[in-house]
Amino acid sequence: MYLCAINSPMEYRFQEIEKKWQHFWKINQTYRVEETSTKPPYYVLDMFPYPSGAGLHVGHPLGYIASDIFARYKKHTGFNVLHPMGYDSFGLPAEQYAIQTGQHPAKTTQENIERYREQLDKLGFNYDWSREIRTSSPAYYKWTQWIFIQLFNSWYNPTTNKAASIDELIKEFEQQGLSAVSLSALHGGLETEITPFSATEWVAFTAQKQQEILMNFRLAYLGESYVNWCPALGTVLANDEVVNGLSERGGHPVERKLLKQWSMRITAYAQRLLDGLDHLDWFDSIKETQRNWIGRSEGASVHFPLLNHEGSIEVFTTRPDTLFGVSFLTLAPEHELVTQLTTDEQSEAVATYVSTSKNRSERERMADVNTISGVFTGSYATHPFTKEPIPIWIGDYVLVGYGTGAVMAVPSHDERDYKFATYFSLAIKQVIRPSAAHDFNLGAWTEKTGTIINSDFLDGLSVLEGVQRMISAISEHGHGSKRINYRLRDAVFGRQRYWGEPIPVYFKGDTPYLIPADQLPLDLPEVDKYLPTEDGDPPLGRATHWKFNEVYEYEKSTMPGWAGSSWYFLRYLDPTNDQCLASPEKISYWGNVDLYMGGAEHATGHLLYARFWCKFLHDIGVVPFDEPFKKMINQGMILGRSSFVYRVVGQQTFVSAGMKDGYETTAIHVDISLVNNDELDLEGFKAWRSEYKDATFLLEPSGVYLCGYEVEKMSKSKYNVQTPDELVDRFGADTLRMYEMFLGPVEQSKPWDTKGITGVHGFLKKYWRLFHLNGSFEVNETTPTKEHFKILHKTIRKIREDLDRFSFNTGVSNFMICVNELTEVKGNYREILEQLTILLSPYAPHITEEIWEKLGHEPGSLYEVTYPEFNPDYLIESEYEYPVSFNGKMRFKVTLPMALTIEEIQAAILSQPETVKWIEGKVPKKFIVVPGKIVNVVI
RNA sequence: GCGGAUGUGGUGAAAUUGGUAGACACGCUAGACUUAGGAUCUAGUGCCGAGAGGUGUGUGGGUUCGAGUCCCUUCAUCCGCACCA
Repeated sequence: MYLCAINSPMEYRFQEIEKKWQHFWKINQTYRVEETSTKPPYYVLDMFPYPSGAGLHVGHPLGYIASDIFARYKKHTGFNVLHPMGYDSFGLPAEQYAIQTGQHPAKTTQENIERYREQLDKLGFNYDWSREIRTSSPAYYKWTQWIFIQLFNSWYNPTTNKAASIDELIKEFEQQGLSAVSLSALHGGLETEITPFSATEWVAFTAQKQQEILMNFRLAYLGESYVNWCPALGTVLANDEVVNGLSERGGHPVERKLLKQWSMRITAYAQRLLDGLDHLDWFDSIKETQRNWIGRSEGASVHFPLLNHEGSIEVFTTRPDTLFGVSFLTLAPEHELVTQLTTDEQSEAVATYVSTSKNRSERERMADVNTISGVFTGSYATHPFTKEPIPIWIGDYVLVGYGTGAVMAVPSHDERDYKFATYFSLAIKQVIRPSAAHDFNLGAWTEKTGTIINSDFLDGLSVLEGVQRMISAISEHGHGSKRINYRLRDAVFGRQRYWGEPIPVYFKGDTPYLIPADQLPLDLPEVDKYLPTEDGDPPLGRATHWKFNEVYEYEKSTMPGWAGSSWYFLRYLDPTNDQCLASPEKISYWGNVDLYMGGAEHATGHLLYARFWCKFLHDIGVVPFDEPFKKMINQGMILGRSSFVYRVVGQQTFVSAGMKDGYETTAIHVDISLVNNDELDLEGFKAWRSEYKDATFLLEPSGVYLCGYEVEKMSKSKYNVQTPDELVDRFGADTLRMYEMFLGPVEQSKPWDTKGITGVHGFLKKYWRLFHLNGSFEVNETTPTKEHFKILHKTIRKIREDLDRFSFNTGVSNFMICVNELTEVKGNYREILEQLTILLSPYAPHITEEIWEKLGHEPGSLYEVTYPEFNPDYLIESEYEYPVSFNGKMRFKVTLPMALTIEEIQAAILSQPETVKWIEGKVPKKFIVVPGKIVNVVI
């Protein structure tokens, strides 16, 4: 008597079904991919996850589900689809955890990966797990190190505009010395330190000197760059980790420090990285972000000779037309000439200012636009044309890493210079007559329109003419030259950390040498602790008996997180090859990634570095393409809903959210598993942490404790992580897959909310019931009616269109409409339901496999079956229901034959009694008929 | 300050090229069935209005027979950033 629903075949037993098919796919290797297929290849890639201790949360699968659906769709439409997965398994959190607990990061990483795998397996993805990669495995990072070696052994040849062997450059030095052309290949960094030399001079240099010179050309090089250094932690911090000059963790002082470390000369590729964007099928917003990041600007470099000193200050300006309006120069506090130029009277002020600036993070200096600060050096430069003395100031709004670290200030035509000049009462000299009304007492005229005045030979020219004329003038007189500047900086590559790829370098004295490629990988050594050494070396300094040939010190820093992720898409093509990073045959078979799915937060970091390495590997002949990802879809972030309790300051008393006014409280994140509909489980809370075991509560009048909430990023530290596991247990993977898609457009960010999941689950149950009559599985083998075909083909068209434009949310809706309609018309025809099952299989692979088998097909064959084709014949209509509008407002509908001419439609509309009512006895001024669409009567 | 987005019911959202605004769901209301239901089914549900009807896509304008969609203006919110000279 209780059996009615529970054991009936009508029941959709998703747990059983999903377990069955996941097992089937595994043992039959259903998703294994080979290169032997005659079908065209299609490569779908997900951004691989960092396996964190919190496990996979509901945000991860959003992109994976979308790419899985698309990959399955491509498979059904005749492609040999590669859809691999792996782990970005080097990284800071594992190391932090290791520092706290002493556990080896490899161990916790392994545990996390196992958890991730278990969670991924439950969602029914079509990954070919035989191709799994991990960036932290020696077999993988051997090739990351190999790429480093290639970069070290390469320079960027400006003539051929591609990377080439450093041997070629050495040969050139031996034959011709260093030409000015080669020098111009360097867009930033160290070019001021090199002077051209002859072949004879080159040959006479010591080996060490030669290596130093070559270091200025290598694409992986040891150079000096500024970092946020925290002496107390003995480590470098990201801008994010520095708050008001103190480290976020521990609150220790942080200073800007020049550190000699490994960098990547990505700047050499600036123009190609910019140009390459034009041909990529990416979201415009991401491309625009990259363009801004690369930041190409055209202008001139101008030398201002120093007064009473040797040498000159070089500035970069995009407005050479305003050169006659210069009233002072500003140097970055870190500029190398600061010490030399500071006069005795100013030395104290300058020293104070420089040290203050040093403690401000770059982020802070950027964000703070309202505070104007600076100091006069006491020295002057000479204007290259007027020969007037120009005071030299220091200001931390000038950044040492951009341009030359010095600017020529033209207060009348630059807002920042204007504020600086006003604040310090410096001269403001107008050199452009604005093209519109403008009050120079209120601010600068920064538009690039107007007529140049007070500028000698530029007078009367337009801004654009002035720019050109001045560039020629400074070149003619030797004051400088035209210059293209990029704000892109070289990428710092060394990290003072343990859990990363060792850099395959050893030192003889100060000179770095590569470890021979045939001795790779250079394994990450064991250490007793994961902290820096007492004398300030990175953790690898703790490794014992770790020397090259037992003599030479290895490089002790490791590679950054982005190293392994900059080329991983290639390794999936040939994941076990130990002769090369991937065989040329496999690389050319698959080509670059056809569809890349991942978060937009990687817009500038990962995506820029991966493009850079791809172009480099292209230059040296490893890959035939020079962009890694042809098309990209960026999924939005799924945000968590954090819950808070409010502790009265200094007490163990917690006030309910509705009562907290009147108390001074601290908001504390509380684990969302202890909260139900904002109501806190009081006993659970006390048991959660020993520190809360004696907590007392001030409750709402209703007797409950209500938590506050906030929508923010999901993170372990916010205790707001929703894992998919619980939902899979309650509703099944197919429901979760479709629900995540149903939430909204995949690219949109949204807070996680499970309210609607029952609707999707109900849909799958309804679909399941379509195949069951009178309590058993049964389909109608006769020919369906026209009406059924119409429902099916309408759906086929919509589902295909939705898939082609990555509109997965409307796809789910269209399946719901189809199942609702088929339920309504009844008939459960095999011919219709079989097609619907194929159509649905990318979204809900488990339930459809089960149905497919029950329909009598070979188990597992659904994955390869051809996707239904749309046949427009089923949708041809003889009639159309016209919406009739009056002055653009829809009033009523009339069903008319499709075959009518415009005149006939007009006549038919006019004869409607409703029409008479709406035209109110007037004569229509206009009668618009769009056949098959609308009718609009203008009265 | 710069750059990128987003504003549509109580909620998530739909509306592919300008052509019936709110599909599909959640929620809610009423009802049926049931010992019960996180089950199923039926009807309703943008707002105002008894109704006729009016009104409605952040604001204000414009183009158009017709605007959520195109143009201008303005407000709000979110995200990113390296004040880019």
